[in-house]
Amino acid sequence: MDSDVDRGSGTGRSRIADVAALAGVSPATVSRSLSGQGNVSAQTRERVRDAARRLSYVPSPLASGLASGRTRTIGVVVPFLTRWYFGSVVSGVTRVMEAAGYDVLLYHLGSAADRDRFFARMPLARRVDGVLSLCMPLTEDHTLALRALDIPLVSVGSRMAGLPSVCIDDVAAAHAAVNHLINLGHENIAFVGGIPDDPGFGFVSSELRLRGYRSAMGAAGLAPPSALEVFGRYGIDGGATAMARLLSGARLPTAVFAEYDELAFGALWSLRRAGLAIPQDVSVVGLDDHEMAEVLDLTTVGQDAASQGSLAATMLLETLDGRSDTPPTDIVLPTELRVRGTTAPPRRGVGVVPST
Amino acid sequence: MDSDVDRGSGTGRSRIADVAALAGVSPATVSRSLSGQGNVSAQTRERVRDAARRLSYVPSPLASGLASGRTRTIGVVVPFLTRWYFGSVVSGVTRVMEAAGYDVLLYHLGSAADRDRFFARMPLARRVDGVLSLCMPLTEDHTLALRALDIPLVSVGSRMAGLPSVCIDDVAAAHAAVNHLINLGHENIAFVGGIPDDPGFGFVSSELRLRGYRSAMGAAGLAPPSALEVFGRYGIDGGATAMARLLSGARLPTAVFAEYDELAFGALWSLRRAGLAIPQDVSVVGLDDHEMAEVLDLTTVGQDAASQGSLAATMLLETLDGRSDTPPTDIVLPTELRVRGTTAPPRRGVGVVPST
DNA sequence: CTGAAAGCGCTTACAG
DNA sequence: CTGAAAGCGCTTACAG
Repeated sequence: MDSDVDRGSGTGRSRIADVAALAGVSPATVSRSLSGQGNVSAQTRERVRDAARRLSYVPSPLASGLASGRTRTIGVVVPFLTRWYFGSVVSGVTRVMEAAGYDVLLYHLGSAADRDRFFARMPLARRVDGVLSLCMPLTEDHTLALRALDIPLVSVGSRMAGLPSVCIDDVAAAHAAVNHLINLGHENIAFVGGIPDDPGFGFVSSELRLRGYRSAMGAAGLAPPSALEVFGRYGIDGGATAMARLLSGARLPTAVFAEYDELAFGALWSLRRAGLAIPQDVSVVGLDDHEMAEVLDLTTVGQDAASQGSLAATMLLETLDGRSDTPPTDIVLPTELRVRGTTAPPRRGVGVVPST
Repeated sequence: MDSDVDRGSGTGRSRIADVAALAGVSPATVSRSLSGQGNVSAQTRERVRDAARRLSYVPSPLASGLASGRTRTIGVVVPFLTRWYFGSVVSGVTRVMEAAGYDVLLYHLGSAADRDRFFARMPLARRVDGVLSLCMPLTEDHTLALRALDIPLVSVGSRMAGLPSVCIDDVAAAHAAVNHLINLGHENIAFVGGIPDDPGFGFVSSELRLRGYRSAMGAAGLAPPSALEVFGRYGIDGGATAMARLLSGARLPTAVFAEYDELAFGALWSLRRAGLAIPQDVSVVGLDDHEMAEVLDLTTVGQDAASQGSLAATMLLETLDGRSDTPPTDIVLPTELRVRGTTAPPRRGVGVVPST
């Protein structure tokens, strides 16, 4: 903290008039000196800054936002906070925003009910300069409402019509995962996906990854019976549940592609509980390269979530600062297959019979 | 979204005067009708609400905050976002705050530099009605600066002098973990802890858990050589690194207590890479009951992080709404040992010799 | 129950 | 380069 002034008198309790008085100038000059906007003689500025420091003056963000029309705050809307992807993205976002002196308002809408309440109240209106929407499953009405805010919007993790975005190519990532299995010689490949608790709260990326799975299978001439597409709730337990369903089926697949790593973790768990050997009995591949993937030796297709967050934040800032000469773009970040220990060629001969 | 009015004209673009005009009342009456404060005839109120709905009027949070002195916003300060504990706490916090109609400002200060910049700028001043500090490693000056804000403060995850808090008893939790190992017959028990990248950015809970380890060992007459206390960075990789150090030591412990689960995950990884069997060669116990703990079959001492968040949020709200008849308290949530597959009695006879 | 007025604490044309 | 003044959009005593 600062040296020896204003101890105990309270940070942020003095107003611009106090600083003006102490520095012997007008409030207008204080404002200009502190913001760096407008011409102020170097000498005056120093005097003002000194006074401000003495009084631990911090301009009221509310007042300056109201007067200037810029809040220097952005809103981030997320469906989850405890999933790896979202935590990492938000982490990347805050890092960039804090460095730029922006505050971030976090809206955590984990269900359709939360989301609808949010849109009814619209706490974003006149409160933020821009919005980052992380994979939020939005209806057309929601999107319209967001647009009606008339402030810059960036979508991360999924594309939204007419909006700049930063994401990965989900279809291609799924292809990479499934092709890896196909190249190893697998034919009987299952898909483990996440489904929402609420109808209408499903992620676009889930759809795309499912589509990628199907098309990779199709391209290899392996039309999967739909019994091989199983779903569980988002999160680790959902992967376990979905895998359990597969284990209770007539014929166990030799390989599994989980839409994202946390589902794969759950799947691994179910497989181990069932006494199956990985990858000998069943291969498993995920998507994310979650920090636990290496610990569990999971083969996966990696994406860089934190970079998605910081890139999206940077795009938003550029638009806000008006230094965006480039038109809104869609940035597609690369993904990369990381082969680890949970995938191997299928066993020759007879298929495995589930032990449960 | 709402029915059929104001499509396209933009949410939040109308001001209180517009609503007043449409309803044929004064702005003051609009304010009273919408806020529910002050006496307004039921009839008038309905008319105003109708007008507001038609115009999709949402009061400017900045203006009303400035005028009323209440921002209906709280600040949450966290050192990490991608660690299980913090994600879970923040999740609990947002759930409560959103239900109460409060917004949450997220400050993610992952390093001493971030933290110092934050305190220099003090973006919290006049911007929030209250603050939740999650385990932030704060110096006395920081604490004073926070106090100088003169708004309600709640600490979660660690106690701060004179502040209400909600946490667990870290010493007791560590005792439970270590005593479990001792009761199994272990004597040669190591401690795996996390250390900060920056000096002065270490967590209080880490200290307490280390203290708990030492006192449990001491109480059992097992004074551990300090070579058995090893540290790595926060996170999974840090646990792996710390465990590797143990593996390169002269004598391998028969059991390991990791200060929290993510470190334990890393430790498990190192052990497996070294070809050691768990729990036969080495037992491992963590602290948290992280959602991955079950997947990895990790014995651990569980805590409920989300509840810590929602409880702290509730405490803060009660203070803010002035309905706190109870003086500031320290809530201590229970922890519970969950015995799973990574702990067992030590092997009889000769100690294991590391294979690396 | 309702309105006119002052005020919250800034910023920014507008003059000079 | 600097200041006086208006205004941002609300809320809340104060009257009536």
